[in-house]
Amino acid sequence: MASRFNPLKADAHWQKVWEEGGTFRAADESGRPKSYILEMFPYPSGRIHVGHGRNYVMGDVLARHKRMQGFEVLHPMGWDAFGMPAENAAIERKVHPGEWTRANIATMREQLKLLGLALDWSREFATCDPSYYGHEQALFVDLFEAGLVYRKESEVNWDPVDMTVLANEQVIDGRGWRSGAPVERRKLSQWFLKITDFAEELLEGLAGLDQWPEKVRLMQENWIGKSRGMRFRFGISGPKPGMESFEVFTTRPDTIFGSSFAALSPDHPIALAIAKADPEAAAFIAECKRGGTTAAELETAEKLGFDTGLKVVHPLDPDWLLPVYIANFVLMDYGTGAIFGVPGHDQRDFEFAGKYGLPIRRVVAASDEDANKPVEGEAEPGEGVLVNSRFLDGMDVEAAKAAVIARAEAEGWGEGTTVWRLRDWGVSRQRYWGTPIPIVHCGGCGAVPLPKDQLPVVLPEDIDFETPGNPLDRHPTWKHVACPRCGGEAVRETDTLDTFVDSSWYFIRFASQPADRPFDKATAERWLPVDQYIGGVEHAILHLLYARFWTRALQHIGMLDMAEPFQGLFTQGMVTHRTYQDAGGNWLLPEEADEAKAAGRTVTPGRIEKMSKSKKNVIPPEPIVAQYGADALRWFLLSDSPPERDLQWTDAGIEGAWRFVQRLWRLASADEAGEGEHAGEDRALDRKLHQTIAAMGANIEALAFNKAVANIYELANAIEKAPASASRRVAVETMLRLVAPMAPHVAEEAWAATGRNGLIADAPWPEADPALLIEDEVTIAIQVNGKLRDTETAPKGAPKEDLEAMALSNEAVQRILAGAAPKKVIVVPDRLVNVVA
RNA sequence: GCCCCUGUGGCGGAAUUGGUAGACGCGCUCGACUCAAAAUCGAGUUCCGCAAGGAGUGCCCGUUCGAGUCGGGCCAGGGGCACCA
Repeated sequence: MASRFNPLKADAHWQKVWEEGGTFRAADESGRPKSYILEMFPYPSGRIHVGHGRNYVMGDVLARHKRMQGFEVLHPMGWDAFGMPAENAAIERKVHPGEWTRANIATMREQLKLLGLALDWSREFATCDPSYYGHEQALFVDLFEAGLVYRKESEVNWDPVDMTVLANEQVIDGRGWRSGAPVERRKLSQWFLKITDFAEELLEGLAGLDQWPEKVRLMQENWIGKSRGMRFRFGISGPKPGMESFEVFTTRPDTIFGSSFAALSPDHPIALAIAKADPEAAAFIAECKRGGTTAAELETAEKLGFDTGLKVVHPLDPDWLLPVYIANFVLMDYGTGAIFGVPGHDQRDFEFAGKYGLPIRRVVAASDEDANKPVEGEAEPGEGVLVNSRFLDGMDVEAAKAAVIARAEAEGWGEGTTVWRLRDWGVSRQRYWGTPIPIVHCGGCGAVPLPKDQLPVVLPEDIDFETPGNPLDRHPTWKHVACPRCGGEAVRETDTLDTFVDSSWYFIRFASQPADRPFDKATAERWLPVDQYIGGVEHAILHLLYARFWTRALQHIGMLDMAEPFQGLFTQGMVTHRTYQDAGGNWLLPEEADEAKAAGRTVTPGRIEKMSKSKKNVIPPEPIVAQYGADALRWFLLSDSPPERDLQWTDAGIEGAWRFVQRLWRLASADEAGEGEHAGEDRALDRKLHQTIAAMGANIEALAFNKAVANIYELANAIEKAPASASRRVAVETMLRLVAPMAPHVAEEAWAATGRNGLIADAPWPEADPALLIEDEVTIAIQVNGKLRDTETAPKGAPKEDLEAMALSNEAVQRILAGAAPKKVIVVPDRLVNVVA
């Protein structure tokens, strides 16, 4: 056995052995229990760095561990390959988005392979393959036919120079990022998926996701945003603007007697009707639309209103008329687009009332005595008892809400209702590099979904990015087709699907990929749900919610018999690295920083930040693997930081990992060399070994890889200190199996070099012997008044009286007691004795 | 503004139901080996103190025989949502 482990040779060798042996191929049919381990598939942006690696290595440890435990493991990899960066590259570098994407995939695949991941590469696909997106189109058609897809007008950010729709992040200070032209809001007819049909289910389903981080469930809950309240009609008194009444929504029906105005959104149909006849109103509405929508602007934005002159009748008092305003803070797409204003108990209404001199009435107070105290300074949105509210007086807020709803329902002017913050999912993108929406627009038949035998609708290759606008729309022939229904002249939908659609079902396609349909139900159900899903917390809301919705939608149409796709979810931390900047604020590579320093120029060590190309602080895997080997890289990515927190990349860290890989090798070598006798028991080492087996298993299951690493270090320390024995030999062999999921190359190499048969990847995971988990001696803490004074050893399970006697005869205890009798003695068996003086 | 999370040595971080705070790693110090270095091995490493001892888990208060852990009130850092009625 060589004296040093040579990763350069070993990594490539074992990777080849695994690949050629199909070691990590997942068999659909096997008698073993299944385990589906998945990391969020990458977007092929160019090259991976070690930050991506951390994510995949974590999943890899789980996959290898499960495999050794006898599970049939599905651990696939693919590419989330549609998206804007490819189009940007096409425009900037004049390469086809597909070409750019496929080149990136090839690079990144090779980079990933350097890590020695236990992946089933036979299931690899990219979402830009027609053999993937064609099935997605079929699913879209199915959802369309089930009534879960519809079209409506929706506003987009429009760049008038580039003639293109911009995503929110492409709008910088109200201007298009590329053209610099002021962005306009334009209404386009777009496709939506009815995620709101599932709002209640998606919310309730969260409760069952007990293997998800609490934080993510909370974020989704807030995003879905369920509010209970009441909807009711305001009748318009006097001249009508074409309508007799309008509806408002409130979560505080209890404050109905505190109302002093009603307000409409600038987009409300009545507001628009008024604007037609009234230029002043029209000007006000235009003014509202001009304002920015950034957080900072909204925070400082003044509450503005326009008095329409209309009056509405208070539903509980026909003689009570309220003025109707158009107000800039009322949103059209939440509730009903109209509100009733209660200045005393809502901050926005309070500000509005102050500005327009409207009455501020108190209807909730801390107690009856405060009924006539004015509401001052700010609104009081909290709890209390109802005052100045006729039949509600004296009730608490909840009772009053119920009473008002009951009355409204009895009298027929309103009803209790629930509204959601969640909006339907707009999936139309006016872009080339995405899944074409499989719809044809026919003058006679309207929007017609394509029959499945006309799928896939394949993206044309001969496209032109020189002219502004959507290349699909401008393609000379692509969009012209015969209507599938009437055969007449028709045009294709030229919008493509949001890339979140692509990632909403890829995990199903990994599990089952027949050529003629999206997936086979039975095969997919054999693998699903994903047992452990790993990815960044930035996907906590959108991707995970959309995938949950998509799965439920497939269940709804009978294609899949399950509601939740991801049983366990883990959100891992990022890998961070120091940044450097020169005097001009330009980011420098670490080596550039060294050069600049040597040349006497100013270099500012910047913050430690997430690895990103623009900050020039990425660490690619190649040089690390070349210098230290895949296992050292894997080991470092797993040690030190808890996996959910950020990990700082340091040279010292990777070197430490490298040293440990070598140490493992030395331990295995020493064992093989047969230094001394391989005979005799070492009970202490046996116990340490079995405690480590138990702890490691629990820690890997809990994804506490940093603790599992610590377990291994402790065991290695114990083995090094132990004299040769049969126990020691077993401990070394077992340790190799325990590290195999984390450092598989050195484990295989040592396994083979010490004459063991087969692959360690196929070896069974060790089992802890319960009898060896128990110590026969324990250390008892001797405390006086809760303060540690001494420790003593005692046999495990020693009776309380013995421990008490031992403590009382302890020198330190006697010195402190100084002859006085203790007030009390508390004995915790096998742990401590606390003498209360 | 609302909701949530985190705070432990020089650093990353460990600590079952409240029960010996600082496991393990990094770094550092001293020593062995070496002509020397690297590698490796050994000892030490929360702070103050020669020691005995004392203090100590962001701060203050409380519950308890006993609090990093539980309760109340602050402070700091981070995250999510945000004119959502």
